[in-house]
Amino acid sequence: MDEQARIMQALGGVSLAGHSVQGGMALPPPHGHDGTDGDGRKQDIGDILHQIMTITDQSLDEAQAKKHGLNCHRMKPALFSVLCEIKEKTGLSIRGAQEEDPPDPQLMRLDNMLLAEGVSGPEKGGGSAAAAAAAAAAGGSPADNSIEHSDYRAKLSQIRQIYHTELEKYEQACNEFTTHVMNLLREQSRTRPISPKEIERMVSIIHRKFSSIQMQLKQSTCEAVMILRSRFLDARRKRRNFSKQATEILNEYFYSHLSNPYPSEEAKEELAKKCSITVSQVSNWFGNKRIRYKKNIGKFQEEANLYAAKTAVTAAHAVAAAVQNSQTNSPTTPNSAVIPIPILSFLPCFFCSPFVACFTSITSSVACDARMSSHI
DNA sequence: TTGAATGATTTGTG
DNA sequence: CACAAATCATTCAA
Repeated sequence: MDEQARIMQALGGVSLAGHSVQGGMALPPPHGHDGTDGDGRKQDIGDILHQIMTITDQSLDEAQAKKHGLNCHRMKPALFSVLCEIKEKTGLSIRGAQEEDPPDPQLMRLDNMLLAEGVSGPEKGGGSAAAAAAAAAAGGSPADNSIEHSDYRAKLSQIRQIYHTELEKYEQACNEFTTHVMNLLREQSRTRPISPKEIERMVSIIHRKFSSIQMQLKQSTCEAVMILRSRFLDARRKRRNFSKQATEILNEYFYSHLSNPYPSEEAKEELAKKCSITVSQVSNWFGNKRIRYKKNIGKFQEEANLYAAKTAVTAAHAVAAAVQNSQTNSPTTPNSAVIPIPILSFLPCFFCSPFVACFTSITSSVACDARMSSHI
């Protein structure tokens, strides 16, 4: 009886005095009691809420004093251990729910791409390998390549710089925030039960939040690189005239092999190397040149003579050098004249072949005849 | 702005 | 597959 009353009092805070208990059967409490209890609780909650709401109005000293008072309360250790126990029981379920998730495949993809593009990895001297390959395939003169290449590289390094600055900023902010939260939790752990594991959990939550921000950064960096690359590739698609030197080399070959202007695969490779263009560009050039030459030989007459003369001069120089050489070796040999090499001394079989019949313009026929006769 | 020049692409053929 | 021929697309000088 006494025990029950004590418990009831402790729970409800209401005295049982005046209640009659008969034959072990408790009579239902009068209606008025319920209402009185409810009002009391509401009053208590209201008080607590009021205290919470006005807590910010308190001065720091006042709050510190209250905290100190709480810490020094004689019941504090006992209450603290009870709270720890309760927390331990409820904490398990929370901990069970929190699992280490595997690395995000999307994040891995982004990381890989940034690494491949040379954004996240170590600084590469020549920019990304992709850029170098694209530049190599772009054709044109080496100077043009280097201009495009350096442009791409400059833009990429800009992106790289922004990426790293932002990443560092986020990391710093994350660390600062984590430290701040950890300190706060450690401080609070003196007045309320916070296990180190919970702090760890909180840290990992913060890290997850920040890594999601980092992912956004990585994503936008990837987008920027993609845009840059697409622009670069578009620029590559634009036609660029070959350099004067390259055209010179190709024309020299063409006119000195006018009888059979079909360079072998090896010759094409050689020319491509000399001109800093691709083999297929060499093929294109010869394809275009052959058809355009055949269509209008008259128009190319001047050019043909020019390159033939050039070839002749080169050959003459070679001969002169040889002669000079032989003279050095045998000074008694008389100084022979430079052997004259007739212009267009080759047989232009290619445009005299059957298919040239399709181009029976008088001009070309005359030109062909003239050439043939000059050869004869 | 225009037209020639020119590199690239497409289509057809042997 | 290499090539011819036609055509497209871009560059460049006047």
